[in-house]
Amino acid sequence: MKEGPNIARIATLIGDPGRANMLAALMSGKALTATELAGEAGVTKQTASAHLAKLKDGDLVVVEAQGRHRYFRLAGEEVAATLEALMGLAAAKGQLRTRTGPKDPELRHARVCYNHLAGEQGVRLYDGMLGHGYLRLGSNGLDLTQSGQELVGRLGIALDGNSRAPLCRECLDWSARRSHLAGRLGRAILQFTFEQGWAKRVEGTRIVRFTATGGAAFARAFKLT
Amino acid sequence: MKEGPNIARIATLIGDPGRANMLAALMSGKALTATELAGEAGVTKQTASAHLAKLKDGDLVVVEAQGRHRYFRLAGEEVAATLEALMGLAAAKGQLRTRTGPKDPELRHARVCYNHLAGEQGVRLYDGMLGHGYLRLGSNGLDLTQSGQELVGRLGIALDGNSRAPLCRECLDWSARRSHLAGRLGRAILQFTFEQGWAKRVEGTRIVRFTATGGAAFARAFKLT
DNA sequence: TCTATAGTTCGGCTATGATCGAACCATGTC
DNA sequence: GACATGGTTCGATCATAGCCGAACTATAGA
Repeated sequence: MKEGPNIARIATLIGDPGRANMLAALMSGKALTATELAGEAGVTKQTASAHLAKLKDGDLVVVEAQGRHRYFRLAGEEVAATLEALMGLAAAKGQLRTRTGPKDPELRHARVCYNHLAGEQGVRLYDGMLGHGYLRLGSNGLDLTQSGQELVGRLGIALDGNSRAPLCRECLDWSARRSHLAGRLGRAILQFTFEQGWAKRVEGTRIVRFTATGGAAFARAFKLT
Repeated sequence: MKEGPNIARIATLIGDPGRANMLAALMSGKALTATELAGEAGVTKQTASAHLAKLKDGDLVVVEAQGRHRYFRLAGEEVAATLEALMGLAAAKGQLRTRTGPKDPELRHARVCYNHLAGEQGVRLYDGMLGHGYLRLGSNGLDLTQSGQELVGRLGIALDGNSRAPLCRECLDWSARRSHLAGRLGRAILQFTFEQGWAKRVEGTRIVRFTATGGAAFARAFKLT
């Protein structure tokens, strides 16, 4: 009965509180240095170094050396999606880390998930784009339809040409328990939202805060109800 | 930066090899007794008992006492979905447990995921039903449309009335890296497939083996290409 | 070249948690 | 009631792995 992939190694990797905190911090999508991650995890640099070596060895993070800094980021969308799934389980049993302060509702409403928009707004975007036929679930996965491409072009959303990563991808949302849009398109839309000034990131958190007019403009652009 | 659910506890729970094996065994959807699970994990009854107590305390499994047996099963679709996500990560880095024997391709082709169909066939079903408009992603999640309800009725698929669980749900597939259909409908369709004699489970594994005529009949029934 | 900072390596301490032997409770069978 | 089997509890053992102090390497800047 032991067919299938070896999940214990990966889960053990995520299971250490220090490493889990680091991964949670990296869910912001920013690349962080080893010392910054040490601060997040509440451990010394030596300990953090050991943890990061293990995460790297387990292919959960990738590292990019820049001068005397080493920047760490999540290894990809799949890692982010798995972390979201784990958060969903933890949230389901009431294991929220911070007691329901003002942060929690805001996190549920709109937040960054690795590099795209999550939370209620992310789910709303995903549903709306499917409902209007901008996205379609075809036999090759999630597709951007003809009308979807027109929308992207009309709004002037810049898709980077790095075509290795899939254009569209779904990611399961821990707060709404529904899918939202990831992939290159998901990233581009979040980027676009910031550039338009519709929303800003709250410094030091994963919260995305829409302005009143920005929220309306966002909904209008994607025809969300 | 420590907002959000506490994932470390859950991941630690899954991270022990013994518990991971138990959970993997429970992905077959069958309810297993404590001694059976001890055998799966390769530990003694005492150890298994301790593990199962922790899994139960962490709400990953539920237990049902029947006479002097205690049957364990996964706590729900979310748990299964999370395990699939972890398997996806593990598979991505080539961490397959069994060396690519004959089992592995069959597992990828069609298998049981908790209580519904997964693997290439599961993904194919999901995509086809969306493509033909039997399913739709609406604002309340995945919906069975009018024509979908007609299809279900015409085929004579029995949906149990236990309406607590959602009718349709997506579950991310570790082998195909795509979504497949879970929820009450997903369970009913798998059940129906077995009842029609289109496929059988390979004893002691999660493999679902379609007969030649059964595979064709399955594709015809749901208009899969 | 000297200094400050980023990060790693090494060694030893410690604690958590997995493991099992043995005894114990509970349910069903004869 | 005696007995077998499923399962839990307790206690002791043992290994793994997290942790940090201290020493070390590497890059940047003056």
